[in-house]
Amino acid sequence: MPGEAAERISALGGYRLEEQVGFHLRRAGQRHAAIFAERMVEGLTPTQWAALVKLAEFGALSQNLLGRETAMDAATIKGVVDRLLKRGFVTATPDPGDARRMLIAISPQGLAAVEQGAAAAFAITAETLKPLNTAERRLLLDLLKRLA
Amino acid sequence: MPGEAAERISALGGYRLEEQVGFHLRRAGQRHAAIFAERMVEGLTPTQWAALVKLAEFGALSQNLLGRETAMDAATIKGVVDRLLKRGFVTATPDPGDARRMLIAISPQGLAAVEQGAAAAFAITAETLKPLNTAERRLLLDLLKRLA
DNA sequence: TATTTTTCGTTTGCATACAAACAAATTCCA
DNA sequence: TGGAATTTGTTTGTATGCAAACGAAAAATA
Repeated sequence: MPGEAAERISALGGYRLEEQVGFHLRRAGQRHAAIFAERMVEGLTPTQWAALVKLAEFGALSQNLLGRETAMDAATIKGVVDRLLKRGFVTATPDPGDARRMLIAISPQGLAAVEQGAAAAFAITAETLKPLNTAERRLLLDLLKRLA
Repeated sequence: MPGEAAERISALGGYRLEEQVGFHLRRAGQRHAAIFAERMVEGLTPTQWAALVKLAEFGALSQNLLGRETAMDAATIKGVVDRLLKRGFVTATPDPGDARRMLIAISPQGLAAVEQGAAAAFAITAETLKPLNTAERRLLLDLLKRLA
């Protein structure tokens, strides 16, 4: 059929994947994830790193609060914490004041990993932003903050 | 110990999660995914939608080429195509000219979904970008394109 | 042409990511 | 105070997302 291609394309109504912000958010995230995996110490993943950073900042947090601080829902932060526990980077103790809560704290090994990984973390951001100049980097960060 | 908190914080070397582009890429992606799931027709996911759009554009593609067009590696596009096959949105036929390849094509049901979903797809991008004005939207898209 | 390299699709394993449903504990408030 | 609403953590199910390893087929090249 001669009109088959035209039908397919008209079904799109002028929609082009390459002009959608969601597509490019995914692509940029992929590139960042690749850079992160290549450079971060101890094989720490972006979410594991985020959790350790927040624990280094606050000392100890309940599991769900840690999730909120790092933008992970309860089901996701549970997996992240479980893997950090298994590797000895964090500890979990029942909250004496609230029987529902588990207090998640960073361990000496976790703190050592943060110490060792901080330079890598800075480098990861720098390499991710390499295609942009200083003003553009600030601008992108600002736009992304306002998007979320 | 009085110096414990200072030790933890100095381990970060001034690193703040909220200033890292990777963190905000993830957050923005989360918000976009939520908007997408809420508005897209037929429960199509972002990657499923991307695959259907590219098939509507090209008619038929080999599975791996479809993956490259939609920024998915071979393992990922396989899962996406499998789920689209199961739902009847695409068909798979062996390539007569290359015994390695499977030709993935959009089905009439798939085309109908694209037709019905196009308006939703435009709305999803618009709602994602709602916090930004027109110039900022163009700018963000440009910066993201250059990042990937 | 024979060998090497590349491509294609597949499978396994690991790690997000979130919805939904759930029990237990706590807080809110009438 | 006592019931309702909320919070916390858990489990299950689905869907990315990629690394690594693999066999089969095709392409490149010596």
